[in-house]
Amino acid sequence: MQRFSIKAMKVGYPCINRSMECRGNKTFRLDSYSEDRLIETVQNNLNCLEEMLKFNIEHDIYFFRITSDLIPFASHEVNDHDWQSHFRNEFQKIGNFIKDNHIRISMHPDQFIVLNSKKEDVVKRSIEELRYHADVLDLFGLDSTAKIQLHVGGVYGDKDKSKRRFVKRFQRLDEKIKRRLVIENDDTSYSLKDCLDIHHHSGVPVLFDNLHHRVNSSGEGLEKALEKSNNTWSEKDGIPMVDYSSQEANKKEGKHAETIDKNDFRDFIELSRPHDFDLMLEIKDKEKSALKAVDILSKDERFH
DNA sequence: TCACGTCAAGCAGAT
DNA sequence: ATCTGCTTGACGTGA
Repeated sequence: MQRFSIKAMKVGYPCINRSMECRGNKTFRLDSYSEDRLIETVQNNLNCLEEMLKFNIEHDIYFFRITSDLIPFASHEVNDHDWQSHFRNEFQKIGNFIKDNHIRISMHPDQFIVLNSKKEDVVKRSIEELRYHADVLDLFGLDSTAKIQLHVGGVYGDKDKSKRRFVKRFQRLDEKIKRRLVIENDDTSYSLKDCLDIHHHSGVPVLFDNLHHRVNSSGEGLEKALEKSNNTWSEKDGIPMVDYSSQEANKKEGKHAETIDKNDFRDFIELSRPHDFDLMLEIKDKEKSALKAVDILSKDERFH
């Protein structure tokens, strides 16, 4: 499973391509919900997703995070449209493109999804939203190496108890969600060590985020952190995923860079060897930095 | 065409 | 108490 060439590393960016005209994350207000509006918007989002994936292949970008806005109001009660059947062919076509080109896919449900919440209705809605994410990846026909990355959630003044609540809720999830879920260390509450504890009790893989680790560290150096997080991924989970960003200069700790810092990136790659992973760049200018990263990896002597 | 108030959803930390 | 950030501002009304 280990790949020995840096050239095999897949690099990606999240959700939006700012160089392109189309927007694959279009949505609308709940007040203006209609079935026609939904169908029109989903069609637009799928078309644009396909265009972005084609752009990526042309530029050697083989990792992509699909927006949670792909299907607006997907898990909301207002949406009773059978979009799964309606767009079956489009999903299949894009899914085949993803598989034919060996593109790695992730999704990242947003902040409202809190599996360890103390409120039953928040948990219920969170699970519905996770089901939607799993549905999308299933409709594309992707295997369990396509992941849904989630933060652990709230602390509520008692982290140990809240960790145990996460484990319990995770264990009760449907297999179709469980096989795709991974947890990411965050910048305020759950450090890498916290995530590794949760892995120990649940088996959920840990996705390492370097910038969050800098801001909310549990003490491991980069190499140790990568070794530990990588070990939580099994064969069926595929190559581990890692989120990378550098700190924006003169801004609050943890603020994502506007554009890639080439030296920081080179250092990160050099220090990260020999650990193998696919790398998501959480950098504001998205595809522009991804292009620079691909360029650095293909040209820099140190990485060959 | 543009300004600007508001948007399904949670939580923590800053102000 | 209220605002801001989070992976990403952008929808939509009124002038």
